[in-house]
Amino acid sequence: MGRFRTLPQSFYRRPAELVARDLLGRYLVRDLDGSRLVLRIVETEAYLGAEDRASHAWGGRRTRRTSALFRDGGFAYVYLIYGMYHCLNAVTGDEEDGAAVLIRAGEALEGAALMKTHRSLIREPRPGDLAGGPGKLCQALAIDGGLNRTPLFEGSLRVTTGREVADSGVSIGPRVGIDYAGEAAAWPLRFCELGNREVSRPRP
DNA sequence: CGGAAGATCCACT
DNA sequence: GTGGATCTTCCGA
Repeated sequence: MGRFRTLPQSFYRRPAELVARDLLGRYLVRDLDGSRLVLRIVETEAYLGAEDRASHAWGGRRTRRTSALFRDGGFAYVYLIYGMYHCLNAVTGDEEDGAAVLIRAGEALEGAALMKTHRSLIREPRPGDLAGGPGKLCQALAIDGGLNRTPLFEGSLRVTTGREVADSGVSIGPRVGIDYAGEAAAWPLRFCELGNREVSRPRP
């Protein structure tokens, strides 16, 4: 893994849709006590901020939960959903933008056995079981609210260069689970690696 | 202040 | 395909 370099904060200080596209194929590295977990990112979604009805920052909403969204790019926004699961975002752009990229799915490159333990899987995982969804991905990497507001360009959770995806291998479509968002529900802000078995449902 | 819905997942039918 | 788990936030009374 020595040839992979941690992406600098400047990587994130761009529009969310560019960062979302550019995160495909990058490696999400999680250092725990004595072990390292690595997921290759295969699915992301961009959330644009105040003008995006699907975003937690819609209309400039700012609560205790969403305050991390309004930092400058490069930090993690981790929130609890349905009272049960966590979702990992990379904040993008500049301070006050409220924009971010949701990391929705990855394929395990290192530490799959430990990820399986974190996921409490009984059976041998089928494609998509280990980290094929935002909640599963956080469980697999032991990500919870303790990592909210932490940097992704240094520290125990970070993103590195990886095996990137050519434009011909990218599928772009509407985001998942935001039917309530009016016109924004149709915006093409979900990015997947075409044909990858770890991409979550609905598969493009 | 109560109810509902949510960037989800799992077990069960 | 359906419903339950369980917490934050929003909205109407």
